[in-house]
Amino acid sequence: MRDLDETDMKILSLLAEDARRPFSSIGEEVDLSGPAVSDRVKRLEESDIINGFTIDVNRAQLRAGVPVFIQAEIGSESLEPACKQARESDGVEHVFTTSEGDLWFYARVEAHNVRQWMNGLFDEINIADYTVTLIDAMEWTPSVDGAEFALTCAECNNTVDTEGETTRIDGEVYHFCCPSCLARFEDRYQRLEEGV
Amino acid sequence: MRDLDETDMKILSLLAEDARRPFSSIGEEVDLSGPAVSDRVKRLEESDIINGFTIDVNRAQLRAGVPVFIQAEIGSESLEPACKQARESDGVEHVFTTSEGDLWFYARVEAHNVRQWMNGLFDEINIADYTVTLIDAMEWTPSVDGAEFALTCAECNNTVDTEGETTRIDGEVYHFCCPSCLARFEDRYQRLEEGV
DNA sequence: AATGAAAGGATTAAGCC
DNA sequence: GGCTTAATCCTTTCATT
Repeated sequence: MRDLDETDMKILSLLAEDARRPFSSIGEEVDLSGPAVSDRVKRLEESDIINGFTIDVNRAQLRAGVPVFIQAEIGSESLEPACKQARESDGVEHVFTTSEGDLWFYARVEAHNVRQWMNGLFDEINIADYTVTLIDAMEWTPSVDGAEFALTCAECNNTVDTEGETTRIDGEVYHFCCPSCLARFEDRYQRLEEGV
Repeated sequence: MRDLDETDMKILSLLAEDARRPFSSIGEEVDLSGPAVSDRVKRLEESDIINGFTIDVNRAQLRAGVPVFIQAEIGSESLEPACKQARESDGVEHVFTTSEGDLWFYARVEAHNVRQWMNGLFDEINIADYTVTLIDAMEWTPSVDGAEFALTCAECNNTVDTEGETTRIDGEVYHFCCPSCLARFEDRYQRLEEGV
């Protein structure tokens, strides 16, 4: 795959500002034709760089329960399923996994009893302990600073440039800076699979 | 202003799933014509319920520094400016204010020294203490559960229905369940202004 | 990646309840 | 006020170079 160039960054920024902006109008800003922008956007979607087009909803004006931030300690074998469950649950908006293997998330709870809600949420998952913090305000900044964007190698974290490689493994897209990193990653991945 | 009805909720959900979906196609799902959907979306934008159309970018694949979650204790008089500063800073993506007056945020730090980065970020603001947690993965679910949506009164937090009022004060849109709440809010607001 | 033709969507205006 | 339909204009898509 091609590296993300300046033009791609600019397109990402413009779409982040207004996702419904016509491709032809974006094209005028980046000196490209409408179809050319369309092609690039399609590529960005296929590379899983654009996850999707969405709206920024002012949730503060909408009743959606009590906003809470939950920090849960979870056994490492349950982290993955717990994460999935949180993600798919209504009201959960942001899910973080810390490097220590804890699961943190922001949610809006309609139940009157958070403990009850948590029990229902993580039905068959064992949670050692968790803390609940009430949130007063929450803001999300979709703004995209073009300069901060570049692809990173899934193996070594270096910047991926024109020489890079892209592969899809189990439906997920990964980028690599060089064939060695790709090979190493595939190796690790396979061993992981076999281990399971 | 009209209450947000079931149809508006459905439109919000559909746009959250795909903000570029044609209005006419949305119209088919909610049994409305294209122009009618367009009108409703325009109203949702004018009421500041839709902040904007944007993209969900897979930041994990883009180099944007080390993902961290920072929990900072801040004196109550500095909370507002600190919040603003965080929000406007590059790399800061989610900002939470806890009910205890702490400032929490998720950011991607490019600097090699987080402490240095923090000092630069909050230049003239006094921060009592903060903790930094490394984040492995972060996911955001823009999905909107229609059922959980309703306007809330800015004064009493009750649901705003058809009888509600909407006003713009200093460029911000506020919704109220009744004229009394509007009056009370305006009163409080004015006293606040005069106090400053 | 540009072009041009064809298909499809957005917006406007007129009219209805 | 909010809806629909029809006309117009604009945008996207696709085939071609």
